[in-house]
Amino acid sequence: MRCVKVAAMKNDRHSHSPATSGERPYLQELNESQYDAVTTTEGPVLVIAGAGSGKTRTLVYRVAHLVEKGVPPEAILLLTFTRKSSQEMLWRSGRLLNENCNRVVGGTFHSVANMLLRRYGSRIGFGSSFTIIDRADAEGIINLLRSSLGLGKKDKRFPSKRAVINMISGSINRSIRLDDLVEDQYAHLSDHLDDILALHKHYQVFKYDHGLMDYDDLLVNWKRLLEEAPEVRQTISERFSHIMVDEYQDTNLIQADIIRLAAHTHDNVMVVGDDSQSIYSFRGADFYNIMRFPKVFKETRIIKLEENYRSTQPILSLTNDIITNAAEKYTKTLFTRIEGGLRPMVFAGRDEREEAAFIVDTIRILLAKGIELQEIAVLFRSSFHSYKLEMELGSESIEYEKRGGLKLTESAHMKDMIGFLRVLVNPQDTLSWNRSLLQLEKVGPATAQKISAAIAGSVDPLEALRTYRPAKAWQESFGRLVQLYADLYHAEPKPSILYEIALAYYQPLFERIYSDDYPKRQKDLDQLKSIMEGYDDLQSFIDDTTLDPPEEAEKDGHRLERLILSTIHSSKGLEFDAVFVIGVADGRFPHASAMFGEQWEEERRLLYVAATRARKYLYLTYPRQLMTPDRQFRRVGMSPFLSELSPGLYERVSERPAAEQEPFADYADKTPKTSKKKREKKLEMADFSVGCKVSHPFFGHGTVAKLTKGRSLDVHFDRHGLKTLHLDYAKLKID
DNA sequence: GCGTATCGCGTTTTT
DNA sequence: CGCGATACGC
Repeated sequence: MRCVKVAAMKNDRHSHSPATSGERPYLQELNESQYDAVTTTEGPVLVIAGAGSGKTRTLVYRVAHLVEKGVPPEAILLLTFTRKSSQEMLWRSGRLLNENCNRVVGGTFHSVANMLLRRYGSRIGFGSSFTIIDRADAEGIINLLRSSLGLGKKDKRFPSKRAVINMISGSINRSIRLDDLVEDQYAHLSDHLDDILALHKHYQVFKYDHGLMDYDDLLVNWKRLLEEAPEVRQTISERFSHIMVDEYQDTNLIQADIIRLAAHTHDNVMVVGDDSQSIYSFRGADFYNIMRFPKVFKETRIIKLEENYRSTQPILSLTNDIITNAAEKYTKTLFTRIEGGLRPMVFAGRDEREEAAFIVDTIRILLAKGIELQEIAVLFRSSFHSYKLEMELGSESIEYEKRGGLKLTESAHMKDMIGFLRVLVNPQDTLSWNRSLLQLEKVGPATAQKISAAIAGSVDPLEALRTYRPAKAWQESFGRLVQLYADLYHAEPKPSILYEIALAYYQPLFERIYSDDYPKRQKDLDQLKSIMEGYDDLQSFIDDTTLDPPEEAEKDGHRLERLILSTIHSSKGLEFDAVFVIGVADGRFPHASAMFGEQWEEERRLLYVAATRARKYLYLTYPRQLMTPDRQFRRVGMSPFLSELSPGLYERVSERPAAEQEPFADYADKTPKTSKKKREKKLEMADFSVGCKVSHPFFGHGTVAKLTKGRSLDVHFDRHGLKTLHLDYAKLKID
């Protein structure tokens, strides 16, 4: 058994030359299965890895190991679910032993597709000047087409633009015909089938005419490139001698085909995945890819990672129970050696407010226990489920960072700014022309479309713009716009310079358009500026912001001390000391429309993913009543996924925590105290006086301003201002 | 016909 | 919050 403790390994590092065949000592940190995966350098490997089983570590070590064994770093292709995770992995590989690891090609399927298509796209008839569009752009096009084709006017039953995009995307990702998909999955919309098909056709033509490519096109064209250009297929396959794919259960058929084609000369493919964590089927992800893998690649080596290094046993018992109820599964029971720990808690609030209050109270207790704020996460099914909590956090001045939902670059003001620059790279980009025209006063959709059509139809867009005859009402502002583009076209094409020019023009419009809240949005523009300063090349800036939208700013590489609020989908692959899963109510989780079969099972896996993010503390909460659309309150029970769990696996909490009763005492603490942990002296009002310096686990340092009656006191905190605190609640210390 | 202001409603999940 | 529907004014 190869399970040497890390500490022991460190001591051994210099003392003895490894008896085991001159291996690098770092390999001894791995367990037997991980070791197998890391050291298998040739041939297809399938790693079935449970939650928290050291999957990332295995990938990181394997990259380092391959480089160590002489594989050129640029011949390794590491495909991950998000760009961030690949960067993180390569960085860690480099740290491990070999700095060359940063030359490994890493990224998402989409970013690699983009790179290859820019380089080889001409072989299948693509110029290199395409613009990548995100989902908001795609919806915009559908909207445009829907009105210009006059489809579904005033028909409330006509599918929304989002639904249309989802259908189109779904048919591509599942490699089935659109009409079959509508018939199977959207039977209630079959009346509109012809219109949907027409929208689809025009959408494809529109993109082609305007040099636009959506996320699906990137994959489809990458596959085409490999299939239709044999010499490119050969080149790519030889260039990447080793391919690794993370989160393989989230790949769709197209991606599986891409892997097979790209590896055809060597079959050196390692994929890592967990069928229990498959939560992206709406995007065409198909966990049968995992089961198919050994059939596609003969002589696949299958390795299972079943030891969990993340969670305590009580948490693991609960999560195992969640997934045991799955109708279809590939048996894999995780175990851990982490001892002790609390049973997960289930709390039912009277309403969403009380649910939020419970979370805030509990967070304070966790902070007092020494858990750091950024190690706590609140997870939910849909991004609007956290609205009430966000309000509560705001009034309690707990800082948070929200993930999931709208991306920074999907907000209107960011799209405006980026739009000015997008047309420089791709003058056919009607969407962006439209945006800048709509910003003008007295110009609406109809006029904007007329002008942008004239631009797109011409050879010289700038000339077309200049010669367009504006109406008197908006002549002046139009003139300024023309001047802006003239300046942009003639300026040095450096992102930071272009930004300054565009902002100088945009700022006054910006303040008028968002007159109610522009100071908030201004911060985003500032952030955009600092991002652009990191680029020399406009094209790659635009590609990157579309493929990998920037999140909120990080400070000096340190994670900020902020609570994480996240959709469960966006929390994938992360872990936290404490996790709250909120809104685990009937009708909310599972999502109301997921009533049958595989969809129901996917919702269950979603809860599994959420719960397995927790290391030490897990709370599942739900409100007992929810607001219905007609302003009525409806009583709801707990999610069926909760009620089917064995009640012994969790503890029910019925009241909000108060400091006197200690409902949060560790089980370990209840056993006779062997630890010499000093119990802190409980402070009384008499211990405080006005002007005395105190500190608080969250608010930091401050000065007592006033002692009020009861057990409250006002404290002026250096960083958070004046707060009224209750002595029993706030874990105050005297400095 | 076109642009603009305003109100009220509903919100899956995303590379 | 973003979007659609609606009404009003040019």
